[in-house]
Amino acid sequence: MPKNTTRPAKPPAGHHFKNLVAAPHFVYSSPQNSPTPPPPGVDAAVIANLVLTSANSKTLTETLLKPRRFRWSTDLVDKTLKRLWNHGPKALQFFKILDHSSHYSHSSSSFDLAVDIAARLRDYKTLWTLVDRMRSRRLGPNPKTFAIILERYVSAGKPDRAVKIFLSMHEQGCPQDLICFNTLLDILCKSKRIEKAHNLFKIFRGRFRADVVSYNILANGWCLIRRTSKALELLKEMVERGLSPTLTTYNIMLKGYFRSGQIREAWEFFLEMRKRKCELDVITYTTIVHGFGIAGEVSRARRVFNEMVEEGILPSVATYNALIQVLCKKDSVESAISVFAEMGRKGYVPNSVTYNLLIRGLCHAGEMDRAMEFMGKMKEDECEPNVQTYNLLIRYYCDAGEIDDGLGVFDKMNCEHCLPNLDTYNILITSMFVRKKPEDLIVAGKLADAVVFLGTSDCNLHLTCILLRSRIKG
DNA sequence: TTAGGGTTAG
Repeated sequence: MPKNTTRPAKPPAGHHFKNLVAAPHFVYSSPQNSPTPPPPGVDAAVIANLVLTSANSKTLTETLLKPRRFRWSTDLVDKTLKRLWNHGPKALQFFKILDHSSHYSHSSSSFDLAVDIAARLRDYKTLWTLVDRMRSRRLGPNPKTFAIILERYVSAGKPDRAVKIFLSMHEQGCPQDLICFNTLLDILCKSKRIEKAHNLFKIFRGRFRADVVSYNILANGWCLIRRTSKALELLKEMVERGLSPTLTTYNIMLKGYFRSGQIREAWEFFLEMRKRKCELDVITYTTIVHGFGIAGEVSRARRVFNEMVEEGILPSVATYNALIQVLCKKDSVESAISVFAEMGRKGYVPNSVTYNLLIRGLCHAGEMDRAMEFMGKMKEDECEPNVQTYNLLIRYYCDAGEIDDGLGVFDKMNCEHCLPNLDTYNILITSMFVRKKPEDLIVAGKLADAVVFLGTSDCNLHLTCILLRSRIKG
């Protein structure tokens, strides 16, 4: 069996994951006999559903372009595209249908989303066709479009191609500047290609007038691969060139020390920051609380958490999340829940990260019923369970052999209009293979069909599906 | 959407 190695699908560049999952639960009934058009706020979920369930392109075109049926706007199109994120081919089909409509013209943000989707599918022909279309309509491509393209090429394992595209940007009507250069460095660093980024930096730092942001990006890159000494070396060079470190620079180093397990160095660095009267901020403290906690020093983490308030710096939801994660991992889920309660008393609104941390903590403690209860509570705080919430519950149920409960969560997910991703299918299909009940294979087969429908590029999962189908046929 | 903090388990 292929290992369960898929990661949650990357959200559209620059958009927070939570935007992808909001799922109002109203079902839109087709107004066949109704003379009035649907309300202007007709939900993207409804349209996404129509796109997903349409039999073919012709009927979908007719439905979408029916006069006065939908009031198309950039917002509605963008929301629909984000909803169809894990259904790339369908999303592009939707985009193309509207693109050919004479009553509606896409805006550049929708083009950027379509470019992102095509790039994620590694459908480079469509990608560049879209870019051409953008250009002919004078909507771009802009620096953001290129940032998306570069990021996708790098994550597809084509960093050299990305560099070439960057160097040819000006020929495509989008001149490079320092910001674009820094963006490329950051993309390379975030994909752990620090050497490549550093070499590029050395070649072009004069031409683009590299600044403290460029240095911070590279220092963070070295820290990401736990090479704090390389980061320090770079920062020394920065100072020699007359650039002053910023608070971001210090926070990067601090995180770097914790990441590489240099707890003592981290603490000394922090003391030094204080001694030099650096204006510490909430990020500094969140880094320390999380760093100490993950290193197992929970009481120190708590002490710093209390100290920050005395220093006049209020914790953020992220600080609470750091503490909650630490307590779940290194103390007990009960103490995490009491911090969660304290958070509420102080007027903080927990977000989906908070909930997912607690739900995971409860699952880990074997308290599946309470975990499900917590998921129910999310709506009270206006944060819908997202694909990660569902996936983690499904994973814990399946790992415990409770596949039927896992499938129950999967059904719930569908009812709430939260689209499953590759991870979801991977977890379910894999666990059904483990149980090997004949009736499971039927369900797994249906799931496999759904994966094929997704048009995924995940080879492992594809292989699983092919295997499944052949076993069911045999 | 130019840089720094908070979600897996193995």
